[in-house]
Amino acid sequence: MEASIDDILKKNQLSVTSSRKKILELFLVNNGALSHGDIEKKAASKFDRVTVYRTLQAFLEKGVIHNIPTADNSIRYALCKDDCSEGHHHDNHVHFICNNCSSTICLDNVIIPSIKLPKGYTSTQVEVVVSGVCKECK
Amino acid sequence: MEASIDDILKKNQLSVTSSRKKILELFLVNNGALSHGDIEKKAASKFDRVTVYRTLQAFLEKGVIHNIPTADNSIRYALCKDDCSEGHHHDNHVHFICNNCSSTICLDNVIIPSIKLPKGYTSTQVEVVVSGVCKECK
DNA sequence: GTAACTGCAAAATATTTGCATCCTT
DNA sequence: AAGGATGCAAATATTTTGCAGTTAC
Repeated sequence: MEASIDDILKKNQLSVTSSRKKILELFLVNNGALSHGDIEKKAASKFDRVTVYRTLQAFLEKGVIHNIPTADNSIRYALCKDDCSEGHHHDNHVHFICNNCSSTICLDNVIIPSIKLPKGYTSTQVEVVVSGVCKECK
Repeated sequence: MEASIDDILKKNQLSVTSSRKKILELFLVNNGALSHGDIEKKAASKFDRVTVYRTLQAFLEKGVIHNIPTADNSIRYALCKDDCSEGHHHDNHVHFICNNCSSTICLDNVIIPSIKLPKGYTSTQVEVVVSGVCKECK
């Protein structure tokens, strides 16, 4: 595990620092989406608030994480799959938000059906956010 | 038009005040989604910043507007259709964000196909955000 | 007249930037 | 050693809250 964290960072041309390792680890362990606030809570006073901002920013730019649209105002980030790289993301994501435990999960193997748009519209990306109850809370 | 604005407010048990009328009018005129910032700009110094917050809050609660998930961090609001009322919204919305003019449009007559979720997940709501090029910008 | 809405001031939060120092390569 | 990353301080921006005055019903 330790090794793979370093690998992910290196593969994305990010220098391996302890904050980046810790934050990346949080994403791997939680296997879901985290908001800025979640990270601050879970990493509890280990880093400066600013470092979290900058680290998330760097991860976003390098395509290590992507952000998830949510209906409430929270901004959440989740790990990208391997075939995401800088400026070249999955076009289709399904995200699931549990109304009970409010965890956000990426369902990468759910197929997004194509959406029939009105005449004149062209789609380049479809984001789907499903809310409901996850299998843990059922 | 004037009359219908008043009607919408009354129908939703909101007292008719000039700020509410103005802000509601902005939504009707723009026929799309607005962010808090958009409203401040368009209403240019007509109201207090705080009034905009509180008005949007009231509209949200009464179901006059709903908010739209966006991948970037902006929070956008759009008018609800008639059959949205307090605590009782459309379950399915398709929202379209134009990558060119960045306007956000509600496509209420586009059908959302059902999403096949993994075992154990139950869905209560599906939000779809399509980005691409709208018919104006084509 | 009463309850609700507004504006102003101020507090609480959240985000960004500059700079000196420290760590990675 | 050089460039990038971090932490601290401070500047901005955003959102919330309290309260007195005003407006809608």
